[in-house]
Amino acid sequence: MNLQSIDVKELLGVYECKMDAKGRVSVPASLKKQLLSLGSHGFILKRSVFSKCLELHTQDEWASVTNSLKKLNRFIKKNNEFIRMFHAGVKQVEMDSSGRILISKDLINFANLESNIVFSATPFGLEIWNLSDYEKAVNLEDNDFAQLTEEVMGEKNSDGIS
Amino acid sequence: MNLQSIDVKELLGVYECKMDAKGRVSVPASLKKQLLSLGSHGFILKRSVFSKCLELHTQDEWASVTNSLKKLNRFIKKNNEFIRMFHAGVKQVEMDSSGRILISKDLINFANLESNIVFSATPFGLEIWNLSDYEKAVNLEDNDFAQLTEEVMGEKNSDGIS
DNA sequence: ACTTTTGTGGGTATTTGTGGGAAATAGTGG
DNA sequence: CCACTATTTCCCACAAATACCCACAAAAGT
Repeated sequence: MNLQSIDVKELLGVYECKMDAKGRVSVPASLKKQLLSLGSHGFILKRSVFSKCLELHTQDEWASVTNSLKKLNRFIKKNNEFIRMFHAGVKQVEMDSSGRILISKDLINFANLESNIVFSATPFGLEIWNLSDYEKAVNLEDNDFAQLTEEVMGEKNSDGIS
Repeated sequence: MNLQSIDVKELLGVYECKMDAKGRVSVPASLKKQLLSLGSHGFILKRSVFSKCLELHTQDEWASVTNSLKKLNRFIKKNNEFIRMFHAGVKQVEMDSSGRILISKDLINFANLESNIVFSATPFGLEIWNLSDYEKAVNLEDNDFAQLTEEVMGEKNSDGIS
């Protein structure tokens, strides 16, 4: 499987990999190629808002988010709170010479990361999880996925999809 | 992670760091580089309007704020009061030779700063928080982010955007 | 089976963070 | 006005964290 030439619009795939004692995570080759084809060596790593996991964004992606946020009126309290929460734990990261990213202590702590971690690419972005937390989060016994699917994708909510 | 060459238009990143007994805070290296690339060694430190935290502004930034304030009609009482309150606790600060800024007692007191503090850079500016207050401020359990997002980014408030 | 790519670990030089002491300045009381 | 004390500023030194480098193991491709 040679992905060198594949050009992607969106990241795809779930990958297990390891974080070393220094907090370095080597991005799986397939993901790395996808990321690089998205054009950027520098990334934004941040806390996820709703889960104890991290999100990785390309700089372009982030720049476009920032652009719309800048239009908000900063003299409104709620806008301030929103912006602050949205930016919780934001860090700029780059891949090192061997294609690893360094995750800072506070983010490791936030997402409860240990040696075994998971990269999960979705249309919403790339998430980084502790392996066992990820397993729990997608475990059918703990979550009624069928019901969730109905609630999210079912008829009466079809207009709720953005 | 080498940020030496990164040129930023606005500050980005959230960093934990320490304040020593003298009230000195060493600006995290990544932020320091961003600040210097914005061209300025001297800054404006002030109380935040909406939260118990401080704001750090570059001189350019502050000049543009001052500019818009000057457009207010000074013969309206409320404008006078606003301007006075807005300037409460404004201080000029500079980085010392080892890249630290000194925070005055009254500002430490206002923002309830202790040993562990947080720099939070957003498109709205750079905030300085007591670590535990920051965590409360961005904690989902205390804040309904979904509702907040709707209020801030949702249709009906789109006219609140400047 | 051999070559190439990918993943992992660790050592070292450099940068960064932190603390504390001396010098300078400001504040206070006689 | 002067001596004395307290505070702030400046400077240096050490400790800790990080970036950079290289080397090898493991896996994948040929």
